[in-house]
Amino acid sequence: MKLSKKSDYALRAMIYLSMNYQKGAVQIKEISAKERIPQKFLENILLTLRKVGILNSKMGLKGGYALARSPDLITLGDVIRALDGTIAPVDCVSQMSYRKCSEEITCAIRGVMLDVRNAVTEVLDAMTFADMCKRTKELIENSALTYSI
Amino acid sequence: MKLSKKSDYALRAMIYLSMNYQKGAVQIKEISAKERIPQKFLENILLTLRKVGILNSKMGLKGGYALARSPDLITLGDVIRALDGTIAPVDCVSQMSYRKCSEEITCAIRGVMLDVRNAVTEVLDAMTFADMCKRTKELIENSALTYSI
DNA sequence: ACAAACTCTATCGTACTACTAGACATTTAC
DNA sequence: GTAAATGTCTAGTAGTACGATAGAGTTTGT
Repeated sequence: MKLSKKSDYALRAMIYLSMNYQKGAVQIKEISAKERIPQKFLENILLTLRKVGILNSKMGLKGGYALARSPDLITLGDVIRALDGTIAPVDCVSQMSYRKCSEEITCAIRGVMLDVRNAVTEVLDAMTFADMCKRTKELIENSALTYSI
Repeated sequence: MKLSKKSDYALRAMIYLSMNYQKGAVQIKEISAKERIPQKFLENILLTLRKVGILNSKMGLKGGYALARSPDLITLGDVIRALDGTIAPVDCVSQMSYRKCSEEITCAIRGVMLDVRNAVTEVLDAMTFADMCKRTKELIENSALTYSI
């Protein structure tokens, strides 16, 4: 039931990009330094997010990454699914990678896991990066610390 | 976000033991055969559940395992925590294995993951093995198949 | 005594996770 | 048009966790 480091980093990077949404392309190096994420690892993550259409990139000098759409149109669920593949606790209740389990008809566990998946996705698919920005800003104000996720 | 095979097997074994609650000790061999769980693997699982007080065991001839208390007093959460150690998606929101994350004060991700953990535990801690028995029996009646999870 | 059961420790192979290396392609600035 | 700064891509690697197994020990009923 654990969030992978990959998804964790992805969420942090996405929040960073959301906080800088109007500033145009942001370089990997900057995100990597500010969020303390291994740069090469982050490259792969951002590349994945670009391939699924969550990010846009610009190559060459002055290049970088930016959100492909407004932060209020991207949810945490979108990002986690892109990286971890699925959110469901067992494949037989997964939308992403559904696989019939052998005794589906009489499997009471399936029913509960369906409830779990729905509970989780309700949280993650309702939470946008616009929300995350708002929360982050509130946290900064309340703690009076400089911004560093 | 995946339920481990270990927990999956544990849940199946626990349902089996719950369905046979009044029959006294049930042998590993029987559970292993009926639920198609590798016997040696199941041994470890049941041993763990005994150590945390969910199961009682009886050694020697005519020995076996039985629930340590009534099925309506054991939840799925109890079992999953015993085996997977924690339910929380990140350690900084875990009751079981809490670890402060470096930027706790300004970490908006933490807030969401707390919501996720609460959503999951609400489902798993509310669901008892008495409920699971009821559900299983309903599923059997509706499908008119012999009982095999 | 002996067989049938649980107990315990150790191990093993595989897959996955977290991360790194390095060559390549593209763009801007001069 | 060349150099420098960026993203792109394909491999790879070390460590760890997961799923499963082995085997020797302990307890109990008959």
